[in-house]
Amino acid sequence: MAGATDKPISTGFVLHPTYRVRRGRPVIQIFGRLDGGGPFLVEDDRFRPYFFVPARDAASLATEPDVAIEASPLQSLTGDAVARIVATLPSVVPGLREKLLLAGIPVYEGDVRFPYRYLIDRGIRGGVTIEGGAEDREGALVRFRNPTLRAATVSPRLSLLSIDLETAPDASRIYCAALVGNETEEVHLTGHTSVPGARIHPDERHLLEGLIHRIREIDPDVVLGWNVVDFDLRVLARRCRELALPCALGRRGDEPVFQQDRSFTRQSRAVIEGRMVLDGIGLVRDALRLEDYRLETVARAVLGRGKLIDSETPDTAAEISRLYREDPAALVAYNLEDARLVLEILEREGLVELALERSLLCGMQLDRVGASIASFDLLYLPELRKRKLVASSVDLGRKSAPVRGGAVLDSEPGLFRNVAVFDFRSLYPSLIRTFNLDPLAHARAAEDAVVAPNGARFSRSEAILPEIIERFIDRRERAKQRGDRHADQAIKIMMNALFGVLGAAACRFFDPDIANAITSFGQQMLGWTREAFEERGVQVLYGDTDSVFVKLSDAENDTSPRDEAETLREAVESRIRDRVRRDYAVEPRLTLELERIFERFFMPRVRRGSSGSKKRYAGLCGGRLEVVGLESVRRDWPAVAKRLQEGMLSRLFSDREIMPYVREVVSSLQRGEIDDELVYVKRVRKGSLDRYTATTPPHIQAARKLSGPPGRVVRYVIAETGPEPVLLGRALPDRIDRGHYLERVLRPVADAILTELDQSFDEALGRPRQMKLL
DNA sequence: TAGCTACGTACCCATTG
DNA sequence: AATGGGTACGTAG
Repeated sequence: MAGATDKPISTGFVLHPTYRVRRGRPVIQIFGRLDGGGPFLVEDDRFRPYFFVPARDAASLATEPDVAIEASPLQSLTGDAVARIVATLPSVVPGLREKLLLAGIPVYEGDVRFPYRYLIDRGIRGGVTIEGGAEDREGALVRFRNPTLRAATVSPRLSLLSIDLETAPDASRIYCAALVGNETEEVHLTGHTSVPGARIHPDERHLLEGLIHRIREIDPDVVLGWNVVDFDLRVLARRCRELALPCALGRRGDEPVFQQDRSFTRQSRAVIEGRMVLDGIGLVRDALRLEDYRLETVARAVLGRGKLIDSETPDTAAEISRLYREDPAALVAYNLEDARLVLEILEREGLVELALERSLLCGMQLDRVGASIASFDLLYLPELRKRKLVASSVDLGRKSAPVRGGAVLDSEPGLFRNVAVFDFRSLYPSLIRTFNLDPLAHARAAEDAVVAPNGARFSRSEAILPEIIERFIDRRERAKQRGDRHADQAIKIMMNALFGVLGAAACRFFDPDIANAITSFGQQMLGWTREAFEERGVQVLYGDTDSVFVKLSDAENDTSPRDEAETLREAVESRIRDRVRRDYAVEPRLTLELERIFERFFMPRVRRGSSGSKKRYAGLCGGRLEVVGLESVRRDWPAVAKRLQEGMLSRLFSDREIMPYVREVVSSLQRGEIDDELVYVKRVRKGSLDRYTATTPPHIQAARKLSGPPGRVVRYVIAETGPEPVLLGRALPDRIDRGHYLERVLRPVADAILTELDQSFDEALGRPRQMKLL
């Protein structure tokens, strides 16, 4: 359609949707980055917050001062006509909602956040076209007033800037700051003598001014760092405040706003207007499993190199101060390297790209792509609206039947050769597609409905979620074809999240009947799969949620294990598809995959008993040792358990003798040669020590012996005096209780394996097999 | 402002004999 | 001293 002007249509990516109240009126602000251009800001003062109530109840709002009542052609899922309630300001909505709730009047979509409401109404997720309206510039920022926004497909190129500060040990003073981005590497340092590679500022005040000026000049879309929210940005903001300087980091000169660490979620965010702040720690923590998430550890694991200050240095903070006084050039190099490491780690792992893909898929801003519930709204509400429907608000107080999870099959304990693992590809999304498991379909179930094993009924014709999943599957296929692993991964995460939120009470579409329909179908499919293998005379050793482990034939014969498994896979898959068609008269969208074959496999028994364990096993796959759930993959067991277990398993799987190895580990433990492998690392999950009132677990006992406040994790050893805290870089307590480690760590790990060989840990200790006497 | 359930293990701590 | 329930943690999926 021809616009009023012949201005070109701009395309861009939404970075930060927000709003302001200006002269008593809300103004939507959408910050973003133009395709092939600079930053933009869309301002729209025509939009108002709104929600719906049943049309018959609208009159009860007639006397409210801050609302207008409008007729609406829309309906609730249960078929009630609704009226649209438009509020003057976002801040009046929560009060209204409460009031209506107390009066027993249902409120629809009354908890959609205002800026996201604006995007949802336009179906925008990440990409936008901007058309019409007035356009001007504010520095580098292109500003559009009251344009028309539409959804678009974009592939944004964002500018990144990694920030790192070095400070006095108590963070009371900033010594220097490094900025590393796509086009710059610089360090700002306070001092009087020139230092190669650094920009010198006479004092901290000038440093801060210079730094903030440079950040605004570089004008990054995304600010990165390591613990950048809780350390660097907070320190920067605090020092600015103390020196009475504006910490004008925002795209329009605003100061950063910190969203307080919530007691339980412990996720803090920094909001810099118009930009996104992404903390490297959080991104890496979601993607990689590591011992801990210090920059040093992660850099070593990902890049193979560490920080410039020796990781053995006992007091890094003091060392930084020493360098500042005695060797500023070294401090500058260290500072720069830290900022580089963050950027390189994220680049190597593609974590910013992954966040970007997720943002483009679900429409959430970059620092909230993990917010599955809000993402669901962005996907689902526009589809509902197309069908002239509105959704309910979240009702946290509603009664809720328990939601069942996946089925876990009893396992067959022992040692095996040639074990094949089959699993359903994206089981829950496949079930949703196959059986139309969806809130709208649930609301519209009629005579011919699909009836789930839990009794829930679903329409065969009306549904939204299966369509959304279909779109995702298509996109994923295309992503795979072009080798885009970020998009592939992002779509996989998103599809699983779609199921996850249906089982979450905080989601407006949560319904235990729907969640249980999905899991009960899952349980049924796992049962059918087991039966299908057994019908063919194949032994099923174990299964969990979407997978089954089966015993292939031992004997060397004409068919390779892989061919045997592939034949089985086809037969079982088609058996299940037939059953689905026959019993439910729907087209099955289920795919069974051969996930892997273990040439050797170990399924342990439960600790005190003979039945097989669940969620714990080990095997050899393509010559690689794989350990699942056992002690050696648990971070709360000391490293010696990992050494012993992996050593034993690799010997077991290569038919070497085990007992001499166990003896070797026992004696090196007794000789004190591996004391550093005896440290337990456990989280203080409750956040504070005084919340442990019912019991005092060992890590809390250790933490209470510390002088200072404990961190999020406690490191400790069991000494003769009980659990003793261990500090990084400090010597271990001398009187370690080696008996504890023999009996409580080595013995259970060793016996789990030795039992299968009719041996016992006592033999390794040189004691008789039965030691009932004592 | 917020995804979920299922499972195994160790340890604490009160109760029991 | 043995036991059994409850707490705590981390993991599989």
